[in-house]
Amino acid sequence: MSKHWYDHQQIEPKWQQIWEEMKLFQQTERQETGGEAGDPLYLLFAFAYPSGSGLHVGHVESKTALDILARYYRMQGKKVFFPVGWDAFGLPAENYAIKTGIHPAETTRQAIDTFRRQVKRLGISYDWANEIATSHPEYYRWTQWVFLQLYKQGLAYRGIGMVNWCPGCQTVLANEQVVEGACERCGSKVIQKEMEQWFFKITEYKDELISGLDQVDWPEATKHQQLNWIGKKEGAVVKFNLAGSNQQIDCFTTRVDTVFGATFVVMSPEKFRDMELATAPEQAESVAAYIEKAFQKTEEERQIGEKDKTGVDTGLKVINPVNGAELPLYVADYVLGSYGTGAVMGVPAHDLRDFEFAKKHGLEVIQVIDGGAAAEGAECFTDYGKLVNSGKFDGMSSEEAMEAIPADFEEITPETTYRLRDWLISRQRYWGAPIPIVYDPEGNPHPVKEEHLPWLLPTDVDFKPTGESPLRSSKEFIERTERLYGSGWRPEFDTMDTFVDSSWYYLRYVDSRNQEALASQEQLEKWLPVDFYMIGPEHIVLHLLYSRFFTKFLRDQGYLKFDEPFMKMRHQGMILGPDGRKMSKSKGNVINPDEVIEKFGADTLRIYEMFMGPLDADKPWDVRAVIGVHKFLQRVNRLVLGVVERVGELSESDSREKAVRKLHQTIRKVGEDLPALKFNTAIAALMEFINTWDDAVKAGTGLSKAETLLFVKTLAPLAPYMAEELYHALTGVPESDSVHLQGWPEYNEILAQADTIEIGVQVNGKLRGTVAVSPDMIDDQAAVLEQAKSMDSVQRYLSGKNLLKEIYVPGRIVSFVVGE
RNA sequence: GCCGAAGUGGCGGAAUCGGUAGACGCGAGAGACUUAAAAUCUCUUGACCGCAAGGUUGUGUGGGUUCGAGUCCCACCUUCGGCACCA
Repeated sequence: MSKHWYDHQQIEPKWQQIWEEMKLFQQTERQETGGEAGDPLYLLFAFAYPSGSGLHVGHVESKTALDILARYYRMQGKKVFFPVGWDAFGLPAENYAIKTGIHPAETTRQAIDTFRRQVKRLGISYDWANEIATSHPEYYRWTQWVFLQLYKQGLAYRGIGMVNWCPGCQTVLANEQVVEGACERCGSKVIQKEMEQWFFKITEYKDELISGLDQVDWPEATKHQQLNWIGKKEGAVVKFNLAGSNQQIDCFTTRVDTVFGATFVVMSPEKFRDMELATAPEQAESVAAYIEKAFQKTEEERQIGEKDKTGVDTGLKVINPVNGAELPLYVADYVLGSYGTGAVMGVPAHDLRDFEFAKKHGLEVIQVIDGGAAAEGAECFTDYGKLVNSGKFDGMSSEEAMEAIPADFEEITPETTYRLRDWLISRQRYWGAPIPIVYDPEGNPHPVKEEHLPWLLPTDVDFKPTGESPLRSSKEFIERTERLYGSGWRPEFDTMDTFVDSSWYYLRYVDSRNQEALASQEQLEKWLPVDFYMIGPEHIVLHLLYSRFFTKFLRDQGYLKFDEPFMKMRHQGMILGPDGRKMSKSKGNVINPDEVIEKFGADTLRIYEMFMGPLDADKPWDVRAVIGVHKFLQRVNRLVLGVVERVGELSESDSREKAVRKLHQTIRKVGEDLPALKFNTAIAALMEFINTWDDAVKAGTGLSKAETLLFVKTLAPLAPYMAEELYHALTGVPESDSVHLQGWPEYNEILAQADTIEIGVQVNGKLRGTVAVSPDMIDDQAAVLEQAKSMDSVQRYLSGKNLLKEIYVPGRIVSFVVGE
C-alpha cells in the first residue's frame, strides 16, 4: 500500500462525526441563529418506505443526485432546504407482524434506524432537524386534520366501493395480495364485494388537475400519463326513450356522427340494477341471473373473458331519437358501470366491440360512414369518413356531423366525460392513520373533534386476519370512543390509504414540530412550492395526482398561496442487477450498498452511481466499473497530496499551461452539468482533467496549491468526504471550517477557452482532413478556406475537379463540393 | 389494442439549434517494473482491406431532405414502461 493510499474506512467516519457535531447541514437551526443570505431553494426527495431490507442501491442514486444539487447550490450561495422523512405506514410491516407477532411500530422504528444510519454514512446532507415519519402521532394528527377539512367541505364522503374479498380468509385484500385472481395466502378465488367506504372527491378538481400541468416543468411523458389517467373526453350524450315508458337511457358517445347506425343499446349490469327497469316476466329470470353472475366475476375473470362479449336481451325496446328506430336493449358487462353514463349505443358498423357483440347476438349492422378506399372490404370501419344512410346529414364529414347532429336534436347534448374517479381511501388495515370519524348509535358519521386529535391508533390489536378491520379487536379504541362521545358510539375502524400520508408531507417538512398548525404561514410562504422534486417513475401517476389535489384543496381553504406543489420534477431510472434484470432477492442479483461502502467507500459508491449513465435511464450494475471509479479517486488523492508535499517552484511549460487550461474548462463544464443533472458527463470531465494534470506531473511540473484548491472545491459536491479531507490537507484550516461552506470556484474565461480549434474538412460529404484554427481567426472565412484547400489530403480530391461550392461554418466545419 | 420512452463498439455510455461519431470508464491485447503476483505505468483497441500511407464501411431496418443526418421527415422492426372492453 503506497503512502498516498486513501483510506476511506478511517476518513469517512471521521468527517461524518465532525459534520454531525457541527450540525453543518441543519439549515433550519442555522436560520434560527441568525440565518444567512441567499435565495431559498427547496429540494425534495420522494421519501422512502423504510423496508426491513435496508437501503437499496436505487435509493442511493436518487438521494445522491439530490445531495449533489444541494451541495452545489449551497456553494452557489443559495439557501437550501433539503429535508428527510419516512413513509412509515404500510402493508409490509403489518404482514410481518401477522407472521411474527412483532408490532409494526417496533419493526418500523428499527427499519428507520437502519435507513438513517445508512443515509448518514452515504454523506447525504439532509437537514435532520425536520425529520418526519408518517406513523408518528404528531404527523398523522395533521393527516387527520386534513381529512376533517375535506369532510367539512363535503369532499370526504361515504359511498359504496368495491373491494377484493377473499371468501376463505373472510377478509379484504389489497391488490398486491391478489395473485392471478386468487388470495396469496389461502389460494381461494378472490371476488369483488361492495362495501361502504370513505372517498375523497378528487373529481371536484379534475379540470384544474389538467390545466395546472401547464404551470410545471415536468417530463412531458409524466404529464401525458397524468392526462391519460384523468382521461378527459369530449363527446355527446344521446337520450334513448324507453318504449312504453317515460324513462330514458342516456348513452355517452365520442362518435355521435354514427348515431344513425345504432342497432341496439347496451347497459352495464350496475346501471341496469340501479335504474330498476321492469322487464317482462319471460326475460326477468335470465336478466337477473346474468346480472348476478356479472357481480360474482372477479377483475381477473372480466379481463380473461374480454373477448366473450356476453350479454342478455332484456326484451325492452328503446327509440333512437334521430330516426325513431326501435332498438333492442341489452345488458352486458363489456359496458362499464363506472365510465361515461354506464350505457352505450351499439353501432356495430363502426365500433369493434359493438361489432363483436352484434355478431355474437345476431344483431343488424348498418353502415353510416363511408371510409372510401380505406373501408373497402372492411367489416367494421372505425375511422372518420363521409356520412351515409344518415338522412339530411348524408355527405357531411364525421367532424362536421359531430357539430351538426347535437345542434339539431334536443335529445343529444354535447358532454365531456372523465376516466378519473373519486379516491377510495378506506383500508381495512391496521398500520395506517385511523380515519377520524365516530358513529352515533344510529350509525350516522360525525367528525372526531379537533381537540381529540391525534386520534390515536390503538395498540391492543390482534393482527391476525379475521374478516374485519383489525381495529375492531381493540377494546381501548371502543372504550375511548364511548368515553369521549357517549355510550353506543363506535369509531370508524378503517384506516387511511398511505397515499393520504404522502400527499402533504412536503408541507409538513417546512415546520415539522409545529403544534398549532400543519405548518406556519411564514414557513410555508418562505419555502413552497417545492423547487425541485426527484421521484421514482413508479409514483408518477397517483402520488402526484393526489398531492396536487391536496395542494389545490388547501389553497382553496386559504392555507396555501400557490396552485402546484412541485414546480420542477425529474425521475431517476432503475438500477438493474449485473445481469441486466431488475434486482430481486429471488434472482440473487441484489447489490448491497453497505458492502460497496465497506470495500470502496461512500464517495466511490456515489460517484460510481452518478457515472453509470443518465440519471433517468435504467442502467445495469457493473461490479468492475466500480473499481475504475475507486482508482480515479485514488489518483485524485495522490495528485493532491503530491501538491501538499511539493517543495520548490513549479516550472512553466506547455504541459503546465495545458493543465491550467483544462482546470478552468473543467470548472466551467462541471458548473454547467451539475444543475442540468448531467452528472455522468461532469464526472467524465473531472476524469479528463485528472489525466491532463497527471501528464503535467509526469512532465516535471503541475498545479499550484491555489489551483489545486479550485479543483478540490469542484469535486466537493460529488465526493464530499475526500474533498473535505484534501481541503484540510491543502489549507491546514481547523476542523470547524469546511470545504462545503466555500463558494463555488470561478473559472477564468480566457484560460477556459481552447487555444486552437480543430475543424474538419469535408469533400463531397466525406471527411478528408482537419485544420487547426486559432480562436482569433475563427471568423476569417477566406483564411480558413484557403488553409483547408492547401492541405495535401484535401488537394488530392480537389485537383482536376470543378469546385462547385465551398462552405465554412465558423468553428464547425469546412465543406467543399466538387464535380467533374 | 392504445399511450409513452428508447435502439450508437465486446460492455456502460458521449456527441442531438444537423457540422470531425465513439468523449470518459470498463473489458481485452501488447509491453515496462517485479523472483512472481498485486498495484502502478506506457501503447493499441468499431468492423473490413492494407507492410504502410491510406481506403471502404459504420449509430435497429428501408426510403427521403441536405454540401453534410446518430440528430430532421415518411414507413417499418424490436425492447422496455404505463393503461387496457373507457364507448
